Amino acid sequence: MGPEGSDNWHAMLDGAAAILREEGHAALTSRRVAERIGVKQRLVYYYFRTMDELVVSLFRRMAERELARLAEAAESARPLRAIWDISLHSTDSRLIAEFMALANRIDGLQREVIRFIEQARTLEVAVLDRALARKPQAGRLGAAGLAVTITSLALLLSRENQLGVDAGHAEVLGALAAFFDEIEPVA
Amino acid sequence: MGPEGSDNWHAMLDGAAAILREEGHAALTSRRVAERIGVKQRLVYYYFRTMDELVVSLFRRMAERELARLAEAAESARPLRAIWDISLHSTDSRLIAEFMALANRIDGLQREVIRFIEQARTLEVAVLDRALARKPQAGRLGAAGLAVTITSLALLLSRENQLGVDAGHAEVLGALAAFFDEIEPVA
DNA sequence: GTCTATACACCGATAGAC
DNA sequence: GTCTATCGGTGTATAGAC
Repeated sequence: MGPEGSDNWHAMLDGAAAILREEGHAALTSRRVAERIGVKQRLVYYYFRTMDELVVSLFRRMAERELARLAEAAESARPLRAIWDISLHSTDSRLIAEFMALANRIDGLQREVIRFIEQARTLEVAVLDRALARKPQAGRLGAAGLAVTITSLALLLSRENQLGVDAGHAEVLGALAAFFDEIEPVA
Repeated sequence: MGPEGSDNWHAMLDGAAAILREEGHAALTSRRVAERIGVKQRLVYYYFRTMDELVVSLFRRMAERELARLAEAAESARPLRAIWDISLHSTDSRLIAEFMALANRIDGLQREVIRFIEQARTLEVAVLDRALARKPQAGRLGAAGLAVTITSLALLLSRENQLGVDAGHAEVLGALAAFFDEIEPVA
């Protein structure tokens, strides 16, 4: 329908993201999106066939941006630290929670989520492989296992951090800093 | 209002849990809950003041059951493995996703979630402390950090497993098995 | 405790004018 | 491309009878 990538298209996704973050997806309606960006409700259906489609488009746009950020981080001087920082800080964990819940019932979204996880994982494994080749570790985990572990820690730490829980966090952050110092020396 | 713990009260929470699991919280309405257990909509508001309150009650009941299971596991012959099994299998990750999203906008639920995380964490740290006292580890992490890491892995593995993603999972499971063998020998 | 009936608001989606 | 207007449906929550 409406031109993907146009100003209104982006504005609608921006509005939708803000609503999702601030009020949750029960409030993500065509009327609210329209009101938020100053157009009439009908126009939302000119740019998106259904509200589900809008949600999928929003996730896809976010995923593309996140993957671009990760790819850039992978080329930086200290890729592991850069990827860790992105994983820990870039995406609001409120939004992640909303998308995970929505993925349970929107098929197209579930496919996009799977795609994103796999692409991010592949990228992280590649970075870890290169790092391990330079500085072999005595640990039990290889690149794939480390990628899973680091991702899972980033998700849990940011979610709990937002909730106000921090038991054990300092210890984990300390261990990760030590690990990064070993495998990716600053000097 | 209605008697907490009565048959209808439990039946309503059972129905709500099933709806949440199968269709997501957009479908969690008083009408559907009533229909599912064969009563009229009005009755739901006899047992719960609002739908938000029903959701909070549902989470609290689940959390209490889960904590009881964890406490029992902590007293078993191999508490670490028992807790790991529970963390990985007991709660449907669809439900977790729904509750996390709902916690973003229901204050009472957010408080219950925080309470649950802290209690579970405390219990796990106690178990890990005892295990580490018997079999000190050379690793970087103490009991608190290990509890965070193990919890985060259980959450991510079960969620991705449900999505159909398994990159790196086998490696993590292998490393955990080795860790359990060391710190909590079978023989 | 359980019901019928209902007030009132909001939703997704579409018809069709300009 | 953007609008007015509207249909049909569903939601929360309450009034009040039995």
